[in-house]
Amino acid sequence: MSPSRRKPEVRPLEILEAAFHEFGEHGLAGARLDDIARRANVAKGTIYLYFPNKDALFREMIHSTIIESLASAETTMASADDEDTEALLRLLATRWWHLLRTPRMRTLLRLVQGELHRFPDLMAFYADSVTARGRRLAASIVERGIARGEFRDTDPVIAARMFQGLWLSHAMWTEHAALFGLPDTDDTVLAELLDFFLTALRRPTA
Amino acid sequence: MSPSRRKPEVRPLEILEAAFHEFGEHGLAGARLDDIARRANVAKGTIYLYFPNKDALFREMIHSTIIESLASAETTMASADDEDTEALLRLLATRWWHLLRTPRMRTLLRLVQGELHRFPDLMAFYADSVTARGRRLAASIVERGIARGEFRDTDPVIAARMFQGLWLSHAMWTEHAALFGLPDTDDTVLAELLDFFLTALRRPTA
DNA sequence: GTTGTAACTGACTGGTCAGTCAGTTAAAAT
DNA sequence: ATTTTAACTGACTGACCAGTCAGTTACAAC
Repeated sequence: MSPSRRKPEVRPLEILEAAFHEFGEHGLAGARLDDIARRANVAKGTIYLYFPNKDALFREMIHSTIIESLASAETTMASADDEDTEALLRLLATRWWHLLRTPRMRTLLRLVQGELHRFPDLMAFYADSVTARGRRLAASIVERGIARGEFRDTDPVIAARMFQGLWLSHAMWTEHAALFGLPDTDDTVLAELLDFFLTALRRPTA
Repeated sequence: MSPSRRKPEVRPLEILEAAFHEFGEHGLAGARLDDIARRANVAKGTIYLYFPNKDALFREMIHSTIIESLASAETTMASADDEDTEALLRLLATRWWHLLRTPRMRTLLRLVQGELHRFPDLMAFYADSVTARGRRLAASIVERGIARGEFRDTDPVIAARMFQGLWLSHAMWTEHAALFGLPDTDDTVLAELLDFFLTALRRPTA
């Protein structure tokens, strides 16, 4: 095929996008560069103009996907500074729920779990920029609720971790909802999560 | 090397054990049969006396690991039928916590997450025999607590799911405890989990 | 002992795939 | 128009590895 009229520097992005699909489907070792190339409408050699080898491509793909998901989280999470902290938490929780169940996020999570233990620096980057950041945000809201007397007096960071664990695990399960005994509609799951989490957080009925 | 004096039918087990290590470390596509053979002190050909191909070996390995973990769960969970349901739950939770953080369980969980989506029948088997079974057990305890008036009146199955999500996610995180901002000792994490979960479950202070 | 046989070996094969590079082409520079 | 540049191509290579099989060895049967 004749070289497609080159677009300036979108090439690497197209390749990364294709890499995301193939690595996401088959894992690092299972994915083939020929398939990535084909999906990106590019010859295999072109990949090597932008990435030194398969591992590096994988790394860059993960890295950029994390960056991207951070950006999308940032725009999604822009908080309406409501009066009611519970409402604020519900808002955050709902948006997080939808974000986590994005195909993109699902794939990222699977790769983080399944492949990232061989890339400790990437794991650290993920833990720091995604998990820790999210936890801080959640903790700050919990803290606000405590300060205003809406929530029970607990460690906000611990509560935030519980929140993440609950949301994360259930989001993973929704991919096989029937198998794992989840309700039919994902909104019901969210409602259950919120109900449970808020019960743990609210002050005992005085 | 001369053929090691053959033991009767432990061979497949040795091979499965070696397969567990290699697949656990490198994934299905990344693991090499030569390495599995070497680890099992066996020539590569021997593997093919017991398993038709790599995929089948992987399947069998997963299958037998699930079976094995069920057995170990069963012996571990044999419930002391305490008076106090909370104590019973604490006992179950503690044992579950230790079980989940076993290297063997960790690896199994990673493989389930990372590779099993291409083996739907195995995923179903896992979901059914491990997840669902555990959930039923937890739910039955919660139900007992509700019946005896110790716990708040909630759906026991939902509570059991929350329990699993909490324990599972935190167990995964403990593998990189520092990265994910967990306390230094895993026992502290367990205490936090129990504290949070039981707070959600106990009746509001009357 | 001798024979039978099933477990086991490991060199070999054929296919696959990461990575290379000499050549081609679109577009910018002059 | 012509030259220069750099993006791009895809056939090729060499390594690697799943799977094979002719031959070997430990043990059992007699």
